[in-house]
Amino acid sequence: MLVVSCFKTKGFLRIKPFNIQTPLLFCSSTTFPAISKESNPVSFLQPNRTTLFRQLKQRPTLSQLKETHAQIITQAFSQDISFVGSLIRSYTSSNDLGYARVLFNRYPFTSPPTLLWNLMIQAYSKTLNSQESLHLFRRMLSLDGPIVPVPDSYTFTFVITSCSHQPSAVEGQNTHGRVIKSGFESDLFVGNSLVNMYSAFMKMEDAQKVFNEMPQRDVFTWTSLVSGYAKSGEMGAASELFARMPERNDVSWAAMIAGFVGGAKYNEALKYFHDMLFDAKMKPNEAVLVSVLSACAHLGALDQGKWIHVYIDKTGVPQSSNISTALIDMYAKCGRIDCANQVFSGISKRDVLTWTSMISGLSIHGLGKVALRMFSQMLGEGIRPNNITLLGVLNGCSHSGLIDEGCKIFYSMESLWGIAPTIEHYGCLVDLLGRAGQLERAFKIARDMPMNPDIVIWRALLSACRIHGNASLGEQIIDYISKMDPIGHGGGHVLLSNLYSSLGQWERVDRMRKLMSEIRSDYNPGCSWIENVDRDTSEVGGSFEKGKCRRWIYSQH
DNA sequence: ATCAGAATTG
Repeated sequence: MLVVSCFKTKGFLRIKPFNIQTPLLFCSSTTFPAISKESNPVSFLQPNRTTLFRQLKQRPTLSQLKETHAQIITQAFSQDISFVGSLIRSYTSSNDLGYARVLFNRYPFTSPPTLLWNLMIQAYSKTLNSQESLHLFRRMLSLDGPIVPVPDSYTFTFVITSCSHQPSAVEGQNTHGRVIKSGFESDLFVGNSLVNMYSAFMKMEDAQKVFNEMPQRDVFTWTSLVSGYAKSGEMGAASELFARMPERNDVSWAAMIAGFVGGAKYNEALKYFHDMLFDAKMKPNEAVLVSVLSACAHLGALDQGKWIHVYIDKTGVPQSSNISTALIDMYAKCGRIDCANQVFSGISKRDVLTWTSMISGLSIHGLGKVALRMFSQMLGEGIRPNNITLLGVLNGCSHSGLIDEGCKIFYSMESLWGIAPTIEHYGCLVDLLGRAGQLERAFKIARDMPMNPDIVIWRALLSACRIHGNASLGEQIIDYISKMDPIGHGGGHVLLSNLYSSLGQWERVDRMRKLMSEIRSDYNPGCSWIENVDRDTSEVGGSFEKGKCRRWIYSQH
């Protein structure tokens, strides 16, 4: 039996369920929202079964849904199984898992049918808490009694999606076994989620095997496989598949372009973007644009970046936070901090990402003081920094010699924002102190920090030694490195070699080069990209037609 | 009711 209190205030009907120990549909002290004639004109007076069902079917907003829920309780329909099901469905589609879960747990008389298990499992698979989705699935399997819910192809599709969000592939592999036992192997959706799951873990032999054995495939199947190869850096395999795909859409293109960017094949990324534009039916989506802007940023390809900016404005792509972030980053890395700032100023609602890209941009331009000012402005607007924001700020301090400020931020980041320094933050600190000439202190920090120093740290330290002409500390550091890990660290030896040569001690350079070849270091010769700006063809808003593209000079030194 | 994609530091 249900108890609810109804009372009228200022013309509104308020309904509040009481908390009693009988198996309530709803056991919560929440006050339901007021029901007004305006917000619910039809059902205000006498809602019956049919009108209540109609209200639930019409994709209500969360507050409308709660009103309807309150009415169901007052009409004593709350033990009605079909109402419970509809309510759960509505709450999951409104992404209110709390209410949905309460209803699900208190499902009256029997265990919920498969459909409701599926809805709950699917809802959790979309959240960060996808573990819960697997818990539910395990509970579903462990039930026994006369009527038990049986997993169907929907269940497996959602469970496998949750598996692809787990830290390891074991859950996914187990579920795959269960799929085979239950005979859902040949289902298109189950197959697609399996290909996607194996691709997410970059287990491409397995993904390919599932793909090969599927009786039918669609764009999702192909795109999932392509993006798996792209993520694994196997762009040869990816482009081969991409060429063979019977049908492509914007996500397929995005997978290819992002794959090239991830593998530092920026020119290839731009080439695919060009091909995509050539296909009149294809419209680059946000993911494509963000990836291509990143490619421009890495190449220093300002003109192409500008072209994409104009394209975004002209074609009315909604200027999202991601797009703004990518534009700011592109302009900053291409040396146009003024344009970056222009984009930043034009944003109506700034978030951590846009702030971070602006601050980092200022930092790499040596504008540490401005970066710091922006940082405090950001804090003033109540936006919490993340670890990358702090990296940007620390980087700005080290490039502008703001030692006290940098140290202060480093040593208070954990207490102020709950962000524990990672090895990258330590790298900034060592760099900061090293550049400032506090070499001993920097070395001590590298030695005593909670994690093993990596090559980036040693490089910062050794180049600081070089700048400040302190070869003996450099040697001391190298000794320390070789004691810790005698094999590897090729980069460190190269740096020591540079350190010596800058000091004119050539006999030692010789010794170091020998040592380097002995330890077979994975050192790659430095290289740089220089954009060959051809003014005739690079006007903003120009096209990417053949022959009009940039040429590149590749120089090695 | 169903499955695919992106960015921020050196």
